[in-house]
Amino acid sequence: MAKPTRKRGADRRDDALSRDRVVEAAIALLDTEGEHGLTFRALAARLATGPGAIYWHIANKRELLAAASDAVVARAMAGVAGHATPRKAIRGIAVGVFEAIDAHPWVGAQLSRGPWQTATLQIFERIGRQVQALGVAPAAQFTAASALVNYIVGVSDQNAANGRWFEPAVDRAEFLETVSAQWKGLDPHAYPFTRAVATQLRKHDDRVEFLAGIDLILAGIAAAR
Amino acid sequence: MAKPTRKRGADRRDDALSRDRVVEAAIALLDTEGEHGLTFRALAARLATGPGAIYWHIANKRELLAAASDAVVARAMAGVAGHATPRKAIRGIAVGVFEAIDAHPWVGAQLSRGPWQTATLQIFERIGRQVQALGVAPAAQFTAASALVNYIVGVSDQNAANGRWFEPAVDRAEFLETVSAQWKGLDPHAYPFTRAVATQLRKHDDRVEFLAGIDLILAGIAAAR
DNA sequence: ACCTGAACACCGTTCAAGT
DNA sequence: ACCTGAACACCGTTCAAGT
Repeated sequence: MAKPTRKRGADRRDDALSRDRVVEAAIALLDTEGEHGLTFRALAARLATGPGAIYWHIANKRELLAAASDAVVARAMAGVAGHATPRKAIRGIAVGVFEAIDAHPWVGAQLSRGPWQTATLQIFERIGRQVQALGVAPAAQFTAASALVNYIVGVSDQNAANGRWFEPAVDRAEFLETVSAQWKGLDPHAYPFTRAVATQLRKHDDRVEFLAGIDLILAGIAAAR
Repeated sequence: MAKPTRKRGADRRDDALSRDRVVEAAIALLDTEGEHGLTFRALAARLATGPGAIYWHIANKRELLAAASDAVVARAMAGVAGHATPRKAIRGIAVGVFEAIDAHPWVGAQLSRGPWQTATLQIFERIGRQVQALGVAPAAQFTAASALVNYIVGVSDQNAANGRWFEPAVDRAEFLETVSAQWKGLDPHAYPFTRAVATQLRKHDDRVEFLAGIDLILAGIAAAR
């Protein structure tokens, strides 16, 4: 019997380090301890090794954060169901990103900052295909996809970041009340508009509001055709 | 003759510290050294004092970054000229933000991350007033202003962040060529859309592209009326 | 090839002591 | 009231030494 062909590292101990294991451990740490909880020392402790070992698998912290975000987004995109129309597909992708960032707030911070990494490009690609399916002229496709992606990522991050301000115990209604009160406390002379919308904000459903913005941009895309 | 009424600190030495001087020094440091160049030690050296002195005027680094961004945005907003129509005014505000972030790339990072601070609220307020002037129904004003602000800040930050990747000497055309080549190097099976738009990207004027996105959202707002 | 962990060169922030 | 600067409790990253 011939020896089985072995791939690189195929005979490694199960507890050996690998880029994937490092990234998964980073995600777990980020999820439980928050963004400032990810340190090479804490990560090394979790992996039962020294901080230096991690650098054999990942170049630096920036790459680690990018890889962690990329993995979370890939999972979220894989979980998005197929849809009958491009319009519904775009809404589905948008909700998928929104929920992924809500569940992993640190991803929002990672995606909202330029330059676009692979994580954001995944979203851009998925949205872009639906923009094509919508029949948008090639010269206008970049603009349309860019508007959608910036809106999706921006609002999702803002939603997740606001959530981070409060303990999980505080419910949504109380939170909106607080932001609303905060905005209404702004200088009336300098912030008349913001104060005015603060009133509506109180009885506003994030998800409904989020999708209304998607529809607004879709209407703009349709109008251009 | 009665003593003149004095405001708090009115008789201070000219070289005394103040919140404003700290913030201005931080802006200068951020502009010349970049985001990682702002440290309390470097800032203290620039102000000819010790790092501890700064904490008398500002609570912590986050507040310092927020105050610095707020000052830059305030200046940018003050520089935006009046316009005959709400549509032109919105484009003017958008270009003002774009240029401010291009000149101070660290502001883009600051604004693109939620939760919204006063700097972003300034932009939201200015945009919102024009959305009102456009005749948008009150219930739809938040959505419209939010879509515009997220797009403006997102694209401006991305533009500035891309610029930071290269030395100033590398010109725009060469840069776009590089990004275009990078995107075209992506896996054809996984990134057909991104690769397709990479071609257009090469001969694309950032500012024109940016304003096309604003117009797209404005068209969506108009369609909803 | 991959792992170890001490060491280097930093950070933000605090605080007793000064003026 | 405001400033000083040493000290504390960390960081990311490197690298000689191991297996």
